[in-house]
Amino acid sequence: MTLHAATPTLKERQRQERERLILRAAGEVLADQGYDGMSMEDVASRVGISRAAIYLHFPSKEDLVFALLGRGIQMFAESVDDIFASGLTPREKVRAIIEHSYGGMAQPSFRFFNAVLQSPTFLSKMTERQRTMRDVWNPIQQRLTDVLDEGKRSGDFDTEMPTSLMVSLLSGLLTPFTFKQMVEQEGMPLPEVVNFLSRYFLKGIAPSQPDDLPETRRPAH
Amino acid sequence: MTLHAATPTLKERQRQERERLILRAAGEVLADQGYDGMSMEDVASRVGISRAAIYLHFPSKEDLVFALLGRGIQMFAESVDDIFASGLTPREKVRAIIEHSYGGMAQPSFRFFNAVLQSPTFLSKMTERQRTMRDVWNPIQQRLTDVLDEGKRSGDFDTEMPTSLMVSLLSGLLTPFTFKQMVEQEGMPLPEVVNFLSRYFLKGIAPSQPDDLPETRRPAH
Amino acid sequence: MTLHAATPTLKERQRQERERLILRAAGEVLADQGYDGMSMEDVASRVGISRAAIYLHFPSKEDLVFALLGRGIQMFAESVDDIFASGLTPREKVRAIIEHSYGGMAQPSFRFFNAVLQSPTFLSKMTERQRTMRDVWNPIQQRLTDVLDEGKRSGDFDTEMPTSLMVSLLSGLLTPFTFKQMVEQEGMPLPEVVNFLSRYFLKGIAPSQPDDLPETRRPAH
Amino acid sequence: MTLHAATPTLKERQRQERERLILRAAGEVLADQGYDGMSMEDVASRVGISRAAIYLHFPSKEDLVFALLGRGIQMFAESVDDIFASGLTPREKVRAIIEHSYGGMAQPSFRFFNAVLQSPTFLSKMTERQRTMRDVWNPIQQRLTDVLDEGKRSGDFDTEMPTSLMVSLLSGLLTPFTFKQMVEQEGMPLPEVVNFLSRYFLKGIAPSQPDDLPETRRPAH
DNA sequence: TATGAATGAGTTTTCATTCAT
DNA sequence: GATGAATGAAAACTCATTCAT
Repeated sequence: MTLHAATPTLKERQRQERERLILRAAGEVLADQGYDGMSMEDVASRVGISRAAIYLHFPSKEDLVFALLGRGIQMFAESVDDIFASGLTPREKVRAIIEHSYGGMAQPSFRFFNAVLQSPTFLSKMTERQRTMRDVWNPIQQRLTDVLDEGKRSGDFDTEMPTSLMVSLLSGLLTPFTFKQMVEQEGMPLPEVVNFLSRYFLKGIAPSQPDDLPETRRPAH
Repeated sequence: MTLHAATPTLKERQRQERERLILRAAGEVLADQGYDGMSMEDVASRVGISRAAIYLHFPSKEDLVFALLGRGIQMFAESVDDIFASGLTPREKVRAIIEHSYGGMAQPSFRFFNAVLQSPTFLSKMTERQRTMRDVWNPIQQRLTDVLDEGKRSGDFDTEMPTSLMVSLLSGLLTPFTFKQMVEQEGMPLPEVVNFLSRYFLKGIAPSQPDDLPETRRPAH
Repeated sequence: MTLHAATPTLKERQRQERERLILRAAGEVLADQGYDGMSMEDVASRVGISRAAIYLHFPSKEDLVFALLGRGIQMFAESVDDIFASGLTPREKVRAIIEHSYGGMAQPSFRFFNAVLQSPTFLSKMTERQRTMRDVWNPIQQRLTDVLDEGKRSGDFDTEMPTSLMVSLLSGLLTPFTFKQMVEQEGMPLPEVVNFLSRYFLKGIAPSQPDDLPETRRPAH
Repeated sequence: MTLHAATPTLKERQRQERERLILRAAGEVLADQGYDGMSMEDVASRVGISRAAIYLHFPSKEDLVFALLGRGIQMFAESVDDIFASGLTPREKVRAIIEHSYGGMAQPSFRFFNAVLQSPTFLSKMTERQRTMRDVWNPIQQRLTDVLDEGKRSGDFDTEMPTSLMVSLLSGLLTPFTFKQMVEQEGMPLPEVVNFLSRYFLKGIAPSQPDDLPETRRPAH
C-alpha cells in the first residue's frame, strides 16, 4: 500500500515514537524504583498503554532495560565525542564531562544508569546472556580513556596512575551517589557541586609532586 | 543454678552463634544478589536450616537486613574510632580508613553495604518506618567528619571544600564500585589499589594552590 | 463502533459474569468453611480458574468478601423495601421478611451472612479499615426499624420495648442458627418453621398485657 | 516416693491448677479471636508458659478447645440442674436461665461458646472425629427440653410449638449476638436486657390465643 | 495492532506440632 | 516436667509473560 518502500514513514515513525515513550517511562521508573522495583505495569500505565503492548516492542523486561541502557550509553558516548573533538584542554574536557553528566542527572534520564549498573538481578541476567557489563560499558570507558590519556601526554595528569583506574574513579564520580548527597540533602547548588567535583578530581589525578608519595609510612628522618 | 547471671548459659551462646551464622549468610547472599534477589530460602539453605527458623531470630526480611546493616555500621564505626584515637597524622588516618575498608571489603562482609544502600526497595521500606538512611548512616558520617575537620585544622586539607562534601566523596570511594573494577576485573593487587586511592583522595582534598582554581573557564591571557 | 456507550460491550458482560461466578463460589465456600477456612484456592478451583485470576477482579480476599457482603446486603435491603412498600399490615410485613429470609437461606446465598458476621478475623480487619460493621449493616437495620416503628404506631407492637432491641432480636432470628437446627437436623419443613418463627416473634413483641410483667419474682400471693 | 498413692495431691493439684489456667486463657482468647484467630502462642503467653507446655496437658489445639467446651457445657448443665430443682415456676425457671447465661456472658467465660459453635473450622474437625455437635450439645438441650416440657404441662407454654424448636429459639437467645448489640453498642444496662429478653421469649412461647393464628394469610371473610 | 484475561512460578510469612536437652 | 529450637505445610499475594480476540 505504501508507495515507496523507502518511505518507512508513517507507521514506522509512530512505532519509533511509541518506543521512545516506553523507553522514557522505563527510565523514569527505573531511576527511582530500581530494576526489581520496576514492574511492567508501572511502565505501561505511565505511557498509557497496556502491559502487553510493551512486548510488541521489547521481547522482555530484560531487553527493554538493555535497550534503554544501550541508548543511554550511546547518547553519553556521543556527548563525550563532541567534547573530545572540541578545542578544550584535557583538564577542561574532564570538567566538561563532569558538568555534562551532572546536568543530565538532574533530569532523571541519567539516574537510571546507576540503578541498572548496581542491580545484581539485572547484572546476573546479563551474565547469563554472556554479555558482560564490560562490553556494554566499553564505549564509555574507551572514550574516557582517550581523554585521560591525552591529558597524560600533555603532562596535565599523573602518568603513574593507570588510566583504567582513573577511568574507574571518574565513573564513580559520575554516579549519582555524591550528587544525591549534596544536592538533594545538603541543598548545595548544582553548579557549585560540579565545581568542587572537578577541582577535586583534577587535583587528585594531577602529576605527583615529590611530597605526595609519603603515604607509605616511613620513619621521619 | 548458675551463680552469676552474667553467664550466657550455653543456650544463649548457641542462639547468638546461630544468629551470627544467619547474619553472615544473609550478608553473603545480599552482597551478590542484592536485597530483592535475596530470598529467605537462599539464606536458610546456606545456613542449613529451614526458612521458618530464621523468623525465630528476626521478625522479617527487612529486620534481618536492618540488623545486618546496624552491625556493619557499628563495626565500621569502632574501627574508625580506633584510627581516630591513634597518634597518626590526619593524612595517615584517612589512609588507614581507606586501607581498613578495602581490607574488609575483600571478605564479602562489607560488600553488602553497597547492596543495601543502593536498593530502592529497601530504602523505601526504611522510609516507611520513618527511619531515614540519614540517621542510620549518621554515626559513620560523624566520625569521618571528625577526621576530616581535624585535617582541615592542621592545614592538611582544603578548608574551602565543605566537609560534608569531602565525607561524601570519601564514602563514595569506600563503595565497592572502584574496588570491583580494579581488583576483580583488572587484577590489580589490593594494596596497590589502596595506595593509589589514598594518594588520589588526599591530593584531591589538599589545600588549594593558586593554580588549582582555573576550572571556571577563563580567556587565555 | 457501538452507537451507544450504554452497550456493555460483551467483554464487559463477560467480565461481570466472571465476577458473579467468583462471588457465587466465594459465597458457597464461605458458607460452609467460614472466612478463615476459605482459601483463595478453594474459590478459584470451584470457578475453574487460577488463584491469580481472582485478583483480576478483587484486590484481596478481604475485598472479595466485602464485596460479597455488600451485594448481599443490598439485595436484602431491596427485598425489604418491596415489602415495606406493599399494602401489607405491619404484622404481615414482619412475616414476609422472615419468610423471604428463610426462603433465601435455603440457597446457600444467604448463609454466608452469618459466616462473615461471626468471624472475628474478618470483623477485626474491617475495624482496621475504619469501617464498622455498624455502617455496613446499617441499611438493613434502618429498614427493619422502619417496619417495626410502623407497627408500634399502629398499635401492633409493644411500644415499651426499644425498637433497636426488636431489630436485634429479629436479626438474630434471621440468622441461620435456628434454621440449621430445625430444617437440617430435625427435618421440619421450611414453611412450617417460618410459620412458627413468625408467630413466636410477633407474640414476643406484641403489646404487653398487664400479666406479662411479673417476670421480676414476686412472692406467691 | 509418694507416701500414699491415695494422695494425688501436691503434684497432681498443681497439674490441675495449671490445666485450669490454660483453659481459662484459652477461653478468653477464643472469646475474642475465634477458633482460627486463637494461636497456641496467645494462650501460652497469657498463662506465662511455653507453647510446648500446653501439649503436656492437651494433645492438640482441637483437644484443648474441646475440653474447654466440655467443661463449659458441664458447668452450664449444672446451673440448669440447680434451677430445675428449685421451687420456681416454669416461667421463672426460664427467666433464671436467661439471667444466668447473660450474667456469665459479661465475664468472657461464656462468650467462647458462640465462638466455638460458629467456627466451621472447628466444627469440621469435630465431624472428622465422628463427634457431632449434637452429642456434645445434647446435655444442654436435654435440660432445656425438660424445663420447657414442664412448662407445657403446667399450661404456661404453647403446646403446639415443638419443644425442640423452643429449645433452639432459647439457645439462639443465649448467643452473644443480641447481647453484644444491646449492651456493648447501645449501652443498655444488662439487667434491663435480661428483663426484655425474658418477657419477649415468654410471650413468644406463651399458649396461643385464637387471634395469634392469622399469620397464614387468609381472605378477610 | 493492541488489549484484557489468564496463569505459573515464586516470595514472605504464620502456625500447630515435635523433640532434644 | 518444661522449654527453646526447629520445621512442614499452607496461604495470600505479585508479576513477567502469553494468547485469543
